[in-house]
Amino acid sequence: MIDVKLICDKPELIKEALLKLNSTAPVDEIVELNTKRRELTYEVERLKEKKNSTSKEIGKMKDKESRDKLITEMREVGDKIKELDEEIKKIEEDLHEKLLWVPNLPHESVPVGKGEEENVVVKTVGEKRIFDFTPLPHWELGEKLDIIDFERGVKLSGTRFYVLKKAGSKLQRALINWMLDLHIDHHGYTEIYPPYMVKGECLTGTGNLPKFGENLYRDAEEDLWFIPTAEVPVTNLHREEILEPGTLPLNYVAYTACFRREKMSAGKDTRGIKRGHQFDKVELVKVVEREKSMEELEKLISHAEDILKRLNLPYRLIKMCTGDLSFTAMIKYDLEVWSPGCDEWLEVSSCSNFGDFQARRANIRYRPEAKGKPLFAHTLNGSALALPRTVIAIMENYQQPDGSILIPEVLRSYMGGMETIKGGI
RNA sequence: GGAGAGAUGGCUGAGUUCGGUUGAAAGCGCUCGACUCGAAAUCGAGUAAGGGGAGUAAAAUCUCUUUCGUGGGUUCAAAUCCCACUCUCUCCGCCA
Repeated sequence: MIDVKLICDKPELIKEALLKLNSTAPVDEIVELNTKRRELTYEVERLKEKKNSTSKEIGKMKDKESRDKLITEMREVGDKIKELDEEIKKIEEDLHEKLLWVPNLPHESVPVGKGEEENVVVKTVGEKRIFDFTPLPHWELGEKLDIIDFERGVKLSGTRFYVLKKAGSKLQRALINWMLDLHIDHHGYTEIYPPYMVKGECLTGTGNLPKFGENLYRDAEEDLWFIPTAEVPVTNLHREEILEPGTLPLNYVAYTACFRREKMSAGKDTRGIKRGHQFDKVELVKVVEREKSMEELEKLISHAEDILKRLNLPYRLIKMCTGDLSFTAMIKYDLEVWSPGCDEWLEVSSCSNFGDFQARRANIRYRPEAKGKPLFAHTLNGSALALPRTVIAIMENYQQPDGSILIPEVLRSYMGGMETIKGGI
């Protein structure tokens, strides 16, 4: 959510920015509603002031006649207040609803562009491996080695589900533990194990609702939703809180399963384990002071990159242009790992600075100094990394001519010393 | 799931019988001052928060409003009365 005051102060500037985002948010209506809101608030507060002070006087009065007269008078004032309060409430709800649909404004450094094609490749790190045989896609490797079972996944749960087994599941488990340990021990993050189901207000807080409800799974009877990413519960840890001086920055790392309907990507990436309805992810979340968020973003990206570097996988860093920016992000970078079997770059991480967009929705504030006025914090997050795609990258990049897969050195101790994944293990 | 108890400021905890002088006793904590070479102890003063508006370069400051779990109701007036809900605790049942 962006600041109403900002919208009302500089509506033209906002409109211009929204144009770059291909957004049609109703700026004029918002300005109008807010003006009305302020007028009515002023009016009703004058009336309340009168009623409050008069009521106190009534309590002290002895003369019945003038007392009754005032009571009658205040009864009318009370009715008027009720009427105005209702009107204000309606306006506020309307205004709030409209604001929830306004996307975040892009940071000044974000390149202007219409869509994906205009994203900027910031850098490419590592060399693509030269194969002296044709590298296989992970779905073929996985079936040959009997470490991914697609058929039975579909039998259990339908399309976009699969079963990992043997060294396949062990590899994923090793990655999770290794990544968590790395972030905790070397990057200074605090581990969180959050609920996988949250209330709707959490999703509104992070910006997944109301706009992206169709991409989420939910309980049929209660207001409980499956998380599409750990970002949701972890960012919401501090919803409705005012953080005391000295608490920030907060650096969290969380491993969770993630659940997505993939309605917006229907028909896309149906092969392999690239895009499932359920997948695992290790996620980094930061809550920081507002002046610090851009430098924290750099750190965040470097922490995600560190995983790829240590796994020795070729990757590239992409800066998203305005047309490809997500609804909530002020600035966003993707990390893409090279996958020789699929023959494409796979997005394994998305690192965003949300500015105070989420903090406003979730009401996450901090006190810059003792007794100071609370300010909205800045929130950031990035995957580090998404598991299935990292598994894909390892399988495809480390495959051998005989179809076996070499295990990256950093993971071996997490796999009981295993060095190669061969059939039958 | 059944029965009962509870939810008040940074914390502990009164107030709810009989609605007004209670934005809230008392204590703890914290801040400032006195005493002291300094500290402790003691004494004195101050100390809830959110939002809006005025003001300022920014503060200071002034002012209105809301808040005693949440939402509604009664009333001129609600921490206090009524209704619904949420959460916490205890006991029973069930369970990984």
